[in-house]
Amino acid sequence: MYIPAKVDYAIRVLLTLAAAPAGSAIRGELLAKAQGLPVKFVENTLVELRRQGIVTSQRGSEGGYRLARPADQIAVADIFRVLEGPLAEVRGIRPENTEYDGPAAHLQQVWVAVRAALRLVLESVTLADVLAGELPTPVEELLAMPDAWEPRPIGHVAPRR
Amino acid sequence: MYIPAKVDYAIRVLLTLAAAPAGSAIRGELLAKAQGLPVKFVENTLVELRRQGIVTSQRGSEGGYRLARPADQIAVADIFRVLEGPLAEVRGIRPENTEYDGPAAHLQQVWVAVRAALRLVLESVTLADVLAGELPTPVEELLAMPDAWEPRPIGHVAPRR
DNA sequence: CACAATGTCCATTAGTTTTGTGGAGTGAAC
DNA sequence: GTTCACTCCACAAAACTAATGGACATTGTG
Repeated sequence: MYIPAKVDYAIRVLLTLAAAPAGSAIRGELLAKAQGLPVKFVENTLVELRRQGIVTSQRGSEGGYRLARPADQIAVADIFRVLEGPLAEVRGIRPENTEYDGPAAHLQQVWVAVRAALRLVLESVTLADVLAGELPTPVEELLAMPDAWEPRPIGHVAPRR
Repeated sequence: MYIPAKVDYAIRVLLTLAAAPAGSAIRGELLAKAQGLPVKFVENTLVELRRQGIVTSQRGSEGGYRLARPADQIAVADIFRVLEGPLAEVRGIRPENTEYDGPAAHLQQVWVAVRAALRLVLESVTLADVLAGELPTPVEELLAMPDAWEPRPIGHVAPRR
């Protein structure tokens, strides 16, 4: 479950936009530098975000990027989907399209549950939530789980009752 | 959030082992063919699973593989961790080690929540659960969520109140 | 003890993805 | 018409994915 640089960078840039005075355009170079990111890489991603309707752009002096919608109307999942495609894929196949035989027959349920778990977090958290540092209650409950902030040891194999 | 072939294949092979009569060794070739998987690829993965203590092996005639522990003592998360490393990583960094400044300061919470959500599913579901098709209650609740089995449209951007 | 069956290990490979960089072109504003 | 900033296209090194192939080691049997 690897979250690529492209998505991480995009979210940080969009948060920077969300924190800017409403209606002001910000240059790509400034957005990248504000978060210490590679300028050209971020600019390429911004073009993608524009084509996907997440931001709008304006050329020339006074140009730059703006959020296409208010920050509380853009979920983290939206950014994942426009840049990476489906939230969960198994060998490039969406969970509901996987097929298994014999002892693995019910494996599909696990993948669908994984996707549902990702949706629970990523669809409910908006840019405005992250900016404010106040996540929706179900997500806060996940953060309150025992050891949520602790890594499992390398090669950890959970003990069971 | 891509689940690679290696993990998918490994789980299917381990489920095949879990379904076999207790104590019987099964050849790698047979395990692969039972699920229609590339034989050599699966055999390589089995060596990895052996080194990581998930299965045991026996050479020679009458040789093959066995689960190292009962199927209800092996969680899906265990297989992820030994083959893929940490459940969630951001640009190769574990969620608790990410650092963000300014408007992105609270982004770390989102990644920790994503990991917690994955743990909720993957650490609680064992091979025995999948074999029986009976998942733990919290996971079943995820599956009962509205549209859990429905894909979001391509480029879907969730509408919000 | 030879031999066949089976796991172990190492090397290689084609294709794709990731994470970038560089530069010419295009549109808008003053 | 010049400047500024976005846009588009090309390129590329490195890593990863999903395999394949073959030599070697070990075990059990005749």
